[in-house]
Amino acid sequence: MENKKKSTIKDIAAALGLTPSAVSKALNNHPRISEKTKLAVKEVAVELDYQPNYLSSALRKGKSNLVGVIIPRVNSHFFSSVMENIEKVLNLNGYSIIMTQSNELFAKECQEIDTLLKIQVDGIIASMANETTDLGYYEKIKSKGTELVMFDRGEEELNVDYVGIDDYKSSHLVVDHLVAQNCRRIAHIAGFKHIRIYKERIRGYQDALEKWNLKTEDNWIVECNLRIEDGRRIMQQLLDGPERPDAVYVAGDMAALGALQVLLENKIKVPDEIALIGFSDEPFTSLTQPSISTINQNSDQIGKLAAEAFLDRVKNPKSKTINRIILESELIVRQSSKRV
Amino acid sequence: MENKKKSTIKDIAAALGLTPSAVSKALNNHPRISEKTKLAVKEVAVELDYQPNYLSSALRKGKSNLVGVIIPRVNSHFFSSVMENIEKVLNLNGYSIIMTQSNELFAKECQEIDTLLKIQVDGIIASMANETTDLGYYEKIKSKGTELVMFDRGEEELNVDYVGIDDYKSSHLVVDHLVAQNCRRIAHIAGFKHIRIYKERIRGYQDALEKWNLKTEDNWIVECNLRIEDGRRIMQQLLDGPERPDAVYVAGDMAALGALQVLLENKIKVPDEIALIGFSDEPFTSLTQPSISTINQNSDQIGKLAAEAFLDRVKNPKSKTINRIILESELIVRQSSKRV
DNA sequence: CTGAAAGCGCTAACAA
DNA sequence: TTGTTAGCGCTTTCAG
Repeated sequence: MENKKKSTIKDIAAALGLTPSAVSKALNNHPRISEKTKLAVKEVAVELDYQPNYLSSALRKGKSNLVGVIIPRVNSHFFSSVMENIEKVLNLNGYSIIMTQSNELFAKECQEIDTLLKIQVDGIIASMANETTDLGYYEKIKSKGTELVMFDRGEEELNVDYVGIDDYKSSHLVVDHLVAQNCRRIAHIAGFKHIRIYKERIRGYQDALEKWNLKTEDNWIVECNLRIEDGRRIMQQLLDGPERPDAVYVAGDMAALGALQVLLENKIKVPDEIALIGFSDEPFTSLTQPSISTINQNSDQIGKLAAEAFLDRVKNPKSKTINRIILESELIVRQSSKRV
Repeated sequence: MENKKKSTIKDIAAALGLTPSAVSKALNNHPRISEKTKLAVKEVAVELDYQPNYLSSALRKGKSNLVGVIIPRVNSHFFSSVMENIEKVLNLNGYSIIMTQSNELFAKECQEIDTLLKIQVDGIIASMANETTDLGYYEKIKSKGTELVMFDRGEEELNVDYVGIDDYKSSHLVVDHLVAQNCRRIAHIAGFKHIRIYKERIRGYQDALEKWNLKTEDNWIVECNLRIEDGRRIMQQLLDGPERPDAVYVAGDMAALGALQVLLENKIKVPDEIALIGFSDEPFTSLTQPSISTINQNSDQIGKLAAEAFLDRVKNPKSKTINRIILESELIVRQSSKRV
């Protein structure tokens, strides 16, 4: 039962007195094969428990029907939701996906890219690690002729299809709301400026403040890795500063959680003394006490559209137009910023 | 630059006036090739930017050097940590891993298994979905001759290598601690009994209660899916019951979080009125207010040992002995169960 | 130490 | 409508 040698199209051919090529065509529903033989072939195929050998057909066709997805962290609802939606769309189109995570590390990301290229995936859908500044590995993907689609964290210089939200505008949503809540001293716990989306969030924040004639102090913009501990550290820093903000806009929910913890530990009333807004709509933001206002990034759509962008590329390999799809984001107002 | 045709061993051979077979041997450090040619070959290889074609060598050797990992949910620190450790060990041994998630769904799990078998992975390392009761697909993996190692959620009937903790004993740790805190009416929000690990946790809980001569009421054991909403629902149910427990042992941290929310919403003092203990040591358990006591499952070790079990199987394909590795677990006492 | 030749399983021209 | 043939890129006997 264990080494029951796998059956091949050869076996099927032999059983029916056909040639392997005829069997191959029959199995692939080639139009120029009679229905009768197709049926016969398929019948014998199940009888012999035939499973097509993916490796050989991939080798022959020069196409693996595999797509690699690289996300920074799997342990984030945003990314795993994008992931799932990519998978859903691609599975329906005959692709299997290989999911990998960079853990926000440049070295890991490079390694994952190499592995995926080695496996000969037909394409890679990726969101960059926080650490990454050198885009060489992404250039490599393109130069190998492998399709590349980026989402959320992607750079314009790479000149590839991209799906994301309008980060600049999202910051306006946040600031406008905070101003409406009577906040005037708004700080920003930001992501690293070398990542485009974080740069955009900073720019949007600054422009929105100016729009309202509010002062923008440089030491109220602090860049970091946006992990819980970063949020904690910087929030404490802001509290210890010369002038306390009356609102903090955090570019990521994890860091927002850390900030909230520190605020509560310091017996500061949220939102009355200091209002708080995060980014990404991670599920836990609705569970904290108080719940955290945040930005919904439309992860379902992002995943779906990224997958479709890849499929388009495959269908029109010669197309030279680069698609940048920018979705609307949505401010979710919860307790942490609603001063009633 | 884009369709720079990939170079093959043939190209290297041509460049050096050798044959492809010699080049292949040189690249694989075959002992019967002179050091001189090896060096020359490798030099030309980098010059031509040669990348071995994984598909063809896999086809020829009948070995893909790919391992599939199936976990129920990626969005859980326990599983993603096991995942990462598997990856670490296997990468060092020349394997790439393909990670997939079942989302706790039987149908998705079956689909993932089919995909992995199609891709011809050399082995599968898996933890079962909550929904799964039919082990047929796992039998299929074995009958194809693909190696199978299970961890955490695995069944004994499958007769495969397994790595996990002692769930029975873990329940004793929990109950013993609660009793020491003067709890006497201990309820259990359990996982589904058809999954062995949850059955074991229930059995351990019951035996431990008996050991302390505490009553074990059947309606104080409630099976569920262990999601947040399940924890909420059942906790409310327990509060509304004829007799309130003074401690609740939850078989999963997500459900424990839900239970805690309901307790706080009902203004119940935790742990003084009702103590609470979860399972898995998810990071958020240390962040809640009060922090949640829980069981650490040693995810690093589990991942590492599961990967090594697979490597062992590959090295000794004929070995008939089944390894069941049972690790120690550890009770992490936090505020939710420490009555001082 | 290196070469010749066959073949992994499948597909795609081209022929018949 | 089916068969013939060649070959994807690599490995592996077996000869030299």
